[in-house]
Amino acid sequence: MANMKKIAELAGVSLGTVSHVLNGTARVREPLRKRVMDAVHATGYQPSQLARGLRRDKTNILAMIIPDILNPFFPGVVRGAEDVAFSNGYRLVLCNTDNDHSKEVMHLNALRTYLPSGLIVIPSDFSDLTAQAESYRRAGAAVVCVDRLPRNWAGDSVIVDNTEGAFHAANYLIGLGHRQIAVISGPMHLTNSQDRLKGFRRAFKAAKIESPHGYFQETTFDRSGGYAKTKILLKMLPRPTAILAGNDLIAFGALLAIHEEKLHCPDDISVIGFDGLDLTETTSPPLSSVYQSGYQLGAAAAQLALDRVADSNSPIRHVVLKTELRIRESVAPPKNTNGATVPVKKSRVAPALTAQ
Amino acid sequence: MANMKKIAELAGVSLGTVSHVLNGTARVREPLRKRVMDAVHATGYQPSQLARGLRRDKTNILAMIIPDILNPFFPGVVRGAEDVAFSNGYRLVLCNTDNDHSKEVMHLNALRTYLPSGLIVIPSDFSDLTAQAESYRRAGAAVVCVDRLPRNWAGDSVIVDNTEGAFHAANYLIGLGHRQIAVISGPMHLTNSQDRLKGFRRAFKAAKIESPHGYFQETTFDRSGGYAKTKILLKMLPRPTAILAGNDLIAFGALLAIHEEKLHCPDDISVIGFDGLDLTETTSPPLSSVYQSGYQLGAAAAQLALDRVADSNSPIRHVVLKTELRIRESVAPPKNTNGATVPVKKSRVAPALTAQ
DNA sequence: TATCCTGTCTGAAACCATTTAGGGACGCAC
DNA sequence: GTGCGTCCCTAAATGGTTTCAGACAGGATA
Repeated sequence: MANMKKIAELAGVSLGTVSHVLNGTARVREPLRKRVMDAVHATGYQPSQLARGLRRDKTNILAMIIPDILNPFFPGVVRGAEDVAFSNGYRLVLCNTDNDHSKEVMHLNALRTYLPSGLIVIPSDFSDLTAQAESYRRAGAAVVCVDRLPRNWAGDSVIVDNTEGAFHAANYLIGLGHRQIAVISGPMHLTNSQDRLKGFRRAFKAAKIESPHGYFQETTFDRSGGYAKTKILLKMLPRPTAILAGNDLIAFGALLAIHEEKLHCPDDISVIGFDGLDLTETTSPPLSSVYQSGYQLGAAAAQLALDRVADSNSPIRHVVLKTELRIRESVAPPKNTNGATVPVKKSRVAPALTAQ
Repeated sequence: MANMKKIAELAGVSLGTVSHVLNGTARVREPLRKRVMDAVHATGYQPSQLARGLRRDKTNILAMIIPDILNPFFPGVVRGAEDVAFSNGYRLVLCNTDNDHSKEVMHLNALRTYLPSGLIVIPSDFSDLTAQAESYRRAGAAVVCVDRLPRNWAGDSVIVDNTEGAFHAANYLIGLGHRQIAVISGPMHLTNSQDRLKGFRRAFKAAKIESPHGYFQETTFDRSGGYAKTKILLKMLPRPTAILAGNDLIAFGALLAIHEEKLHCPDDISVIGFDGLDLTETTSPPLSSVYQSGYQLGAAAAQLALDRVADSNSPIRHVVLKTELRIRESVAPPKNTNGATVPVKKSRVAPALTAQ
């Protein structure tokens, strides 16, 4: 590989001038500039990112730490971040924590010596990111939190409006006539679960709905959790007429359990998920869900990180993206105890719209 | 951050000795070695990967280039590779090509100056990887191909036995009594599509089945392709009684089209996919598929890359993983023209087993 | 005409944190 | 005294960025 010295020789200029031309760090007259660029193109020279990073104390690397790329919500986030990173000349290093706090620490430590410019993190369970991030910030790296926030997070972040999205979903069910609405929440130590529950409860309160204690279930964000908790819910009396799931995977588990219990969704029970994964279109029945764009989440996070690299003193930003209630075939008005349908006054889409 | 110089001072040894202790590149007597290690632990020192890479002409980075992390088959591959990389002290840089050959070239060029030890590539359409990889190999990097091979590929690779897997799937349908079997293949310029088709045809030939020309359809590896081609197939006379899809996404499209045409799977038409994605369990009906482990594919690829880093002269390896036919509810014996079921002699699992 | 700027460039050097070749000190055996 | 290991140190090298003193041309100014 050609190095800068060779370019300097070829162009008949000094080493420093080549650097200045390449980085625009000083004025260089056109003829000289052109000679340098010609030499660069002729040799296909590319500056060593390693030497550059070593000297500048920072590389064009963004590190991304997520729970698990196998969770279908995260690929979108990664893709959004990668697109923004790449188009700005940055590369993305990907790490999976399996939601394990100690793995997160390991990754954080292992990445440090690569001197990434930024860190995009979807915190693990019980993440201690607030403390860890401090040492990165001291080293001049940007740290952005995505999707959920660790305790006491005071840095840049990108999330969706979970409360609002959850409120719309609950309100939609209420508008259809549902009064016996169960919630299968994700882990309550996660801020997104907390915010979603807040939205559900706000809607319940506005409609003066008081649910029996067992109507609230907490589980992990996966299908088996949704499956197990739904089995419990279906045994309760009165049986819920609708389930609000903490995310789509939980909802998939719910659909499975409902099917196994020889019940029918949406005739016997309605289900709404959260995330709006592509797969919601192919389930049986197609799942209604509060859509959030993982891609936008990741893209915004990468942009935030790059902005902070450019200006470390700008005020902290807290981006909140909108969600969108997508109604598919997994919801219907509840049947009353006689098996007849409760009359619905509002039109089908009205509840979501009026909830704005 | 502490650097080696500080460790050397703390331990009262020279710079070189610290390096030798850390890398085991020379004998160092125990008392000295201990003094060095004590200093390392006391300071939490971590060697700079940048300086190390600059000097050694190689970093502990594996670059992974895939078509698109949003395609649900690829996260497994990435995860497998990341796990193996991480546990060996390597980091994974992820790049998406969107199957665009020119994007692949861009990534290949951009990554070069990070001096990755290895490259794990799922080639894009019409990839020119064979030429590109050469310059990497000259620079001492390992290049491993996964899932599909570019033209004239002569390096390390990991794929599954597509032909065998496809053969089993086709044979299973034949065993159920199907004779009118359509194929919706992925792009025929991809080696995995070619190999799968080879397997289908081998089974047809063995059963002396000759399909009408229109029973073979080629499309892209996505749902919309499968949907469109299935619409065409369902209009043909005689209508196929079964569809072999090039992958699961195509099969999902097929299920959708079948549903839209008011036909029923598997009663009217059976469908088998390829890949065995998790989602095959949640479709309606659950999709039969030829399972292949993306995780194993990625893990094996990373291992191959690391092995080659360790020994660049070892013979080239070509790993071929097994597939597994997973039968779910999307297959049934064909109805004959009267609507009655064709009698099946073989037991339900026999065809797959005897095909071994 | 002499002087002073100003803008542009050179050349040299320091620096980043490591690896590694080469050499020297030392002890021991012959 | 010589030869030979063993152990450790010194110093060069990796490929850039950045600083600094100084050269040099050309225009403005006195």
